[in-house]
Amino acid sequence: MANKLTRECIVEAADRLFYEQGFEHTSFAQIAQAVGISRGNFYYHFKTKDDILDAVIAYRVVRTSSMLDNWEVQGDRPSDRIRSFIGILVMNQARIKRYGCPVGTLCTELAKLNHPARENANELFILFRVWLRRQFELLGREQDADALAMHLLAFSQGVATLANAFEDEGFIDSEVSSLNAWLESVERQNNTQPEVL
Amino acid sequence: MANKLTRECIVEAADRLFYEQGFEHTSFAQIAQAVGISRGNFYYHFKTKDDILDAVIAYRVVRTSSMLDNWEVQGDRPSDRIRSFIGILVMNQARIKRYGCPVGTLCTELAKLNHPARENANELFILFRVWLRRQFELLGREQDADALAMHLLAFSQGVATLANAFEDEGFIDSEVSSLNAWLESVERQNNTQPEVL
DNA sequence: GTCTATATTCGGATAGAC
DNA sequence: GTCTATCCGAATATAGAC
Repeated sequence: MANKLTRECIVEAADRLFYEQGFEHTSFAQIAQAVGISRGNFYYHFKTKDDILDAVIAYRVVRTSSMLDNWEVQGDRPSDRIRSFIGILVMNQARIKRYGCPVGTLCTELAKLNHPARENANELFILFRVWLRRQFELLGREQDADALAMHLLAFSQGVATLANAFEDEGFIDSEVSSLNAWLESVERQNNTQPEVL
Repeated sequence: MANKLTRECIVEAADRLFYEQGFEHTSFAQIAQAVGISRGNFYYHFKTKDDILDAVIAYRVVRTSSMLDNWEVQGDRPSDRIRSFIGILVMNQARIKRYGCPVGTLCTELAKLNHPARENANELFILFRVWLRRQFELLGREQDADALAMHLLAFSQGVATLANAFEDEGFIDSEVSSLNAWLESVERQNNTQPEVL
């Protein structure tokens, strides 16, 4: 029905604008204009701005989950799947350069605002954390799988933050090479002594 | 003179509030209340909100520069100085957990806002980058000093972002250990093959 | 230099016609 | 389900007295 379509359009437009401009900096007028509806119509679909944020986060959770599921199906070995994760830095490098990481920047903003939806947004981080942890477990690193997952997540975040600040795509490429080398060393050193960093 | 003192109080209060709440989310009323002056008085010292932002950034540049100078004087070996940098993650872990990295979160916000002061804020990152690069050069890594500096900077950023999102101080401790081990491996592998990650 | 109004703009939210 | 018109509060900024 048309109802569902409009609602979906609002969520998609808000998703994009929240990413590009930040949540607080994005106004209803901008979202309405992007969708091509009036501001008044807005409140038929969402009561408050926070409701739209909740919908956007839920939307991202669904999309992220399905992306992770796809990686799970497509990658035979856990190391291939982890490489899929690392690959999004390269695939999205132009957008990361301009707007940073969608997950990291949203969580950072909501933390500053002390916003009630903060915990919901963190769920996005947790999706990656749990997924990566399982891959490292399958790789034979049961003891430190969570630490490795957080390590990889942290480094990806930092690369996105600096690529955004310095507007440097080449930096992403070189750090991804470094990350892939690190992953190989984790595989190699499996069941021997833990690698450095 | 009292003039200078009031202005300085405004800058210090704004510095703190911008860090804790973000630039856009912080209002004049809050700053005025923190300083203990009226909103009207405000405009005697600063014409616009952007002027305060400029002043805050300039203030941070001065403080950061002097901090880096101190590390330079206090640390005999370049590795000791780099350890001073890594140490701020531990020293400020409570604040990082609550508010993230002051430099990273400001640059991220101004990038989203596409704010003219963005380049000024990036200067803070550049201060660290250039300083770290010199330390790695002194460590004998002339070839990849800048890459190592960016690598360390990126990882620190990521640790701060995740510590903030997950509100986990213990994570900072464990990643700092990892960072120090990495630094030792950089020293060890000096003039041999480059280390992994 | 600091204050108390006050002007102005903007964004979130509501009411009610169609 | 979508629109126009409007209210309301908040925040930047100004004017002018003290």
